[in-house]
Amino acid sequence: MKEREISDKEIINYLQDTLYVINGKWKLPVLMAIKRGSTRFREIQRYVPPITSRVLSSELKLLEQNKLVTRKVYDEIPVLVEYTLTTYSETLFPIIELMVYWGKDHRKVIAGK
Amino acid sequence: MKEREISDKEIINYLQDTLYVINGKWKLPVLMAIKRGSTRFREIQRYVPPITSRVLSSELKLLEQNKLVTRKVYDEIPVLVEYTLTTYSETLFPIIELMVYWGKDHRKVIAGK
DNA sequence: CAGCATCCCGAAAGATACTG
DNA sequence: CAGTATCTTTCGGGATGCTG
Repeated sequence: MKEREISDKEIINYLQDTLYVINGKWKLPVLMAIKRGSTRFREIQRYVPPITSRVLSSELKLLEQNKLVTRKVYDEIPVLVEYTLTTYSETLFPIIELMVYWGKDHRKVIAGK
Repeated sequence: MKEREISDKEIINYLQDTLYVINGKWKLPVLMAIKRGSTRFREIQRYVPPITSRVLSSELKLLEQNKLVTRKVYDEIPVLVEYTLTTYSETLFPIIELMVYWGKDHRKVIAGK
């Protein structure tokens, strides 16, 4: 069965929706940090320097709202909080990985001008 | 021959480099506009509403600096300017296309919460 | 440890008007 | 047509200190 064509307007809208979700310097690096094994707040903060706690906190909330990250609180003392990726977030990683490689190559392109 | 592993730090750096190039609401939509056939300044502006001429102008300059767009001036009256994609920009479109489709699906994910 | 509260700033982006 | 000039507003993000 054939998909309906996507119109110009829709393309722009979908693209901007995605850009809105990932916008800023931090959201994708934070996702990457979690993927690479940093589940605790301070771990993530160390992985993605020099993000401040205030900014990290707000980024994590937005990622949660977009169903990319799950926040789990363990009621211990001191309190233990774990951030994990949702399975849905896996749909984003092909894009992120392409971006990593693109950034790697782009550095050469701009340097060798 | 095996590629050297990319370290955590490098991943973050490359990723942030890419994010820096495409940052903001407009650069990728502008590239898409050109790809879809809008080569003139006003055409692009109409394709990507509601971008102001001031913003579009600065975005195009940044895209030029990153070798993604070429600006060509034809010395006619009135002056004719054409923006075209560089071949290098083709390396970015796999990412952009994934983002379009991701945005399309994401809308459903968030709506159906 | 995992944040929140405040204060603050520069850059991104919008509004409007104007030029070669 | 293809922008530039000015002015203003918004907002992402930094600095610092504090709390359960």
